[in-house]
Order: sequence, then C-alpha cells, then structure tokens
Amino acid sequence: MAPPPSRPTITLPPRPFPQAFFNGWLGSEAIGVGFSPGPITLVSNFFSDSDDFKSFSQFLAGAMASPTAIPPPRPTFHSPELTTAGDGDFQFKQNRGKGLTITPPPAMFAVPTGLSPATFFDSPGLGLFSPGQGPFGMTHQQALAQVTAQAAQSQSHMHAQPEYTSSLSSAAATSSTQFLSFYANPPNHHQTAPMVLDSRVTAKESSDLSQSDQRSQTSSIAVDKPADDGFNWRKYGQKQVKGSEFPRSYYKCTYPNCPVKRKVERSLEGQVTEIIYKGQHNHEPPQHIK
DNA sequence: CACCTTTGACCGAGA
DNA sequence: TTCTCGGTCAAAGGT
Repeated sequence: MAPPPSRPTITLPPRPFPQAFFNGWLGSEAIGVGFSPGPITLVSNFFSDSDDFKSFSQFLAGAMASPTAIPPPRPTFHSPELTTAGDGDFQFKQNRGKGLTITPPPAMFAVPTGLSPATFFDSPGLGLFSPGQGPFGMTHQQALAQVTAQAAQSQSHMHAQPEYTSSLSSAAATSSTQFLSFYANPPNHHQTAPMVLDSRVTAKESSDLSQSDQRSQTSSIAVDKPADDGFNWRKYGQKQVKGSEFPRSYYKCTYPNCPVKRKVERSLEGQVTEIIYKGQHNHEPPQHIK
C-alpha cells in the first residue's frame, strides 16, 4: 500500500525514547511520578497526562484522538517511529535524521477478522498491550490518532528542553533493545488463550547515531542475543533481505510447541533496527534469574 | 551432551 | 514457465 501523501509526523524531544515511552506508557506506578530531572521527564511530556497511560493499549488509544494535530517533521532528533502496516503491524522506528515520527497510516490499520480492537491489541504473540485491560471501545484508527495527538502535544515541550539533545543518541540506543522487546512481549503480560493469529509487532530503531555515539555504545549494546524479552529464542536462519540494509535474523521461541517466531534486523553495530513478532506464546515467560 | 549459531540449500508464493 | 525473494531447513561447528 502506498504511504499517505502527507504523512503526519511527530517529533519528540531528543530523549531516550524507549525510556520516555515506558515512563509514559507504564505510568507513574512503574517509574514514579515526578521523577526528574532526567530522561524520564519526556514521558510526562510525551504523555501529557502520564497517569492516563498505564498500558500500551491505553497509550495507543490515547494517541488516536486527533490525527490532525501533527507538527511538521523536525530533522533534529533521533527517536523511534511508530507506524502501522497494512496488516495491522506496528512499527517503531527511528529514522535517520528525522526525529521521532509517529505515523498512523489511516487506511492501513486493519483488525483481523473476528477480533475486536481490544482483543487485537491485547493479543498476538506479542502479548502486546496491557494485559488485563478491558476493551476501550475504541477503534484502532482512533487509538492511533490519539497517539499521534499526544506525540504532537509533546513536541511543544521539546523546545523548552534542549538540554536533552546531546544525550539522546546513546541513551536511546542503549535502552532500545530492552524497550523493543518489552513492548512487544511485556514480561509480565497475561497469557491469552492460544489462537490462530498472525499479529505482528515491528520495532524499529534507528542506526543514525553519530559515529562517536555509535562507538561509545557499541560495547554495551552489541550483544548477539536479540532483545531480551523474557522468552528464550533460537536462531534458525539469517538472510539479507532486499530493501533492507541490514541482515534479518529469524528466531523461534524455544519453548516446546510454542509457535512464536520473530525476525530481527540488526545493524553492523549490533543495534536492533527492527523486530517483527509473529504468533502467540502459549506459555508463560520462563523465569530468569539474573 | 545439550543447546546454540552459522550458513548454504531448499521451498513456496508471487510477479 | 521462469525468475525473484522471503522464509525455513538442516548439517556442521561452537560453547
């Protein structure tokens, strides 16, 4: 499907998006309200009423209210981008030099037949959105729109917080992996009944960090494992996909009879640039002792 | 020995 | 029908 001509773009402050995202998403309960200064501040900005978003589904729902309130792209920041694909995929990515863009493709957001939006959001192998949350009586389009609106709103705060600019790249990159895996497979998400569903979540992270930034983070993030989301994965293939600048790795959940697979694209520096989950775990995440 | 990654080959879908 | 490409298989080797 062709991308919308005038793609709504939202730019967020140069902050570690994942962290900010989580703060807003998880709400004050998870992180602590009023925690500042620091990377967390963004969250409250990004989600103007952070307490209103305690789950990703809520986050999405909240963002879909006003798709029109979208500011022009800001080339300064490097933040992840959230998009949806025609088949209901979600994509979080960080575009090179584009800053955060939250793009709700109006006509592309489809809910699998037979699924309510709430079910869909709360389903697939991602165990994606807010476990235990009930339906929100909101369409995906609405949810995305609201996400957009919230993000747009947050933009105004960026100008007032230039001090975060320099720290974004490394911070974002450092936490991105955990972020990506988390939103796709929250460690403590409730287990939904097994169902035949091909929902996917795509997480993208940019690799447009400055050379110095990349070098500084490489040692800390260049891990061989895909994002640690609490599940165990076995790599069963790798391919250079056309149109993608980085090789794509294929992983299967190692749990017996678990159908979940995921595709991970990783930059040469080891940064995760995209994660696509497919299927649904039919088991609880194994307990990890660290 | 169990489990993992690597990697070339193979297969099916779509153009 | 043939070609391309994404996804998967499976043998080999590593930890």
